[in-house]
Amino acid sequence: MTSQTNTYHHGDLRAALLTEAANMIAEGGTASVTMRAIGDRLGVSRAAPYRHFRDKTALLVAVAAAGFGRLRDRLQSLETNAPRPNLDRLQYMGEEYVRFALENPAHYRLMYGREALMREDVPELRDAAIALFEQLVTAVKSHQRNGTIKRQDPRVQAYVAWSAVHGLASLIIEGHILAFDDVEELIQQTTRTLLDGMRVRRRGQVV
Amino acid sequence: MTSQTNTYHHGDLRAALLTEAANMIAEGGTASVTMRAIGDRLGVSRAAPYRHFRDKTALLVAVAAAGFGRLRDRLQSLETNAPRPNLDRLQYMGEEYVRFALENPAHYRLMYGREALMREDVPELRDAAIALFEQLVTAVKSHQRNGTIKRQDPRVQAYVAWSAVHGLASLIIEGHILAFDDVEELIQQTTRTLLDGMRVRRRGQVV
DNA sequence: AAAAGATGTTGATGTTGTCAACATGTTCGG
DNA sequence: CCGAACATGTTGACAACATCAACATCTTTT
Repeated sequence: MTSQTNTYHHGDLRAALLTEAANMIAEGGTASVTMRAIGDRLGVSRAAPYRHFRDKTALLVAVAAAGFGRLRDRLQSLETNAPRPNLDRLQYMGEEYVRFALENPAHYRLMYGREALMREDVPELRDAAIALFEQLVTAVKSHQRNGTIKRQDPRVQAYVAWSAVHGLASLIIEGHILAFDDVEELIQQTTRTLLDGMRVRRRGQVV
Repeated sequence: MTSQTNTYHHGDLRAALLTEAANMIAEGGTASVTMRAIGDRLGVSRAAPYRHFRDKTALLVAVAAAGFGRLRDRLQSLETNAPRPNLDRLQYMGEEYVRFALENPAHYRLMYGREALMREDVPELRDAAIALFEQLVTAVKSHQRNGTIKRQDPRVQAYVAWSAVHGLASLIIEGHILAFDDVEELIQQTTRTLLDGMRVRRRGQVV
């Protein structure tokens, strides 16, 4: 019973901190996460988390990184299950990306709100974001092989696509998109416009 | 001399607070702005700002709103001076938008980092952002009249364009774009791809 | 079983935003 | 021209917060 019923003092405080912090973020935003509050909710003192994370920032970084992981898994399962024809895979990925953000606004904000999370000594976040990006690059290359999009530097195209979906998600979450009950339509317009721009033109001009 | 040499106690503390806060943000990020620090820099006590702003958030909201104003002015002067043919105006606007963000990263972050600025009672920020958006809508309509882009709901197209440039700016600022010394190329690729997606196809398919 | 290490607690400290009470400069009605 | 009303700024105090040091307790190792 080294790792199973490890009812040491608390059980597995580290894991509990991660999930509870995520819960609090979803309920009351990142600002509602204080060492005292999270300690109370877990029946633990305010200083207990310091045995598992260097400081509060390190805890939030870990939560944000886990968010990137969850997003990546979700997009991955999309690839695996392939509920749509291969041709539109990239567009469907983009749509799903935005949906994830809208379902977890506070968490998504934390993932990209780097200011409070600036910590070069904790590469966890950066690594998780890179993993997500590499997944996107793979999808772009796949489309290039299909001949559906231009054959440019796949990383550049991936950055462009990432920019579009991240920008849309961010604008919606921050409340800048007004007077649109049909957000779904906006999502599709964005991903379609993006893909149209990346698509191979019928008359030359491969750029 | 009611509003000119108004050397009351400080002069014009309200304006001084706005510019000094912006300076501090540029120098050390928004986190470096504390009531005590800004008071010290202006030779004023820590509570003095409360005579001009309800609280710290209100001050930051005003600074953020001013940022939207500056950005709008910058894009506006671009329209006025028209250094490029009419056809590419929208693309040039997009490029300039991203450049502004890269030149003022901390300020740009504050403008869109709504979480700390959630204040429904201060519509200043929202209004400033809307003014910027309306400017973009105008440019889109102009392009539609030229026949260079599809005739869809101009607001939808404006949102799509805004998403692309905001997303790119955000990703670069937050350090997610790696291994690209030539950021300028990425900016142009993004805006071009976007416009290509919005452009009228030569062979039917107006969607 | 004793030592060593891991994990959690409590008290204290420095920083912060904010408020209340007070002080001072400005304007304006008489 | 004087004092009331107001605008503006200061100081002291307070609560919340992140964090640390000293201590306590539980687990593992030898």
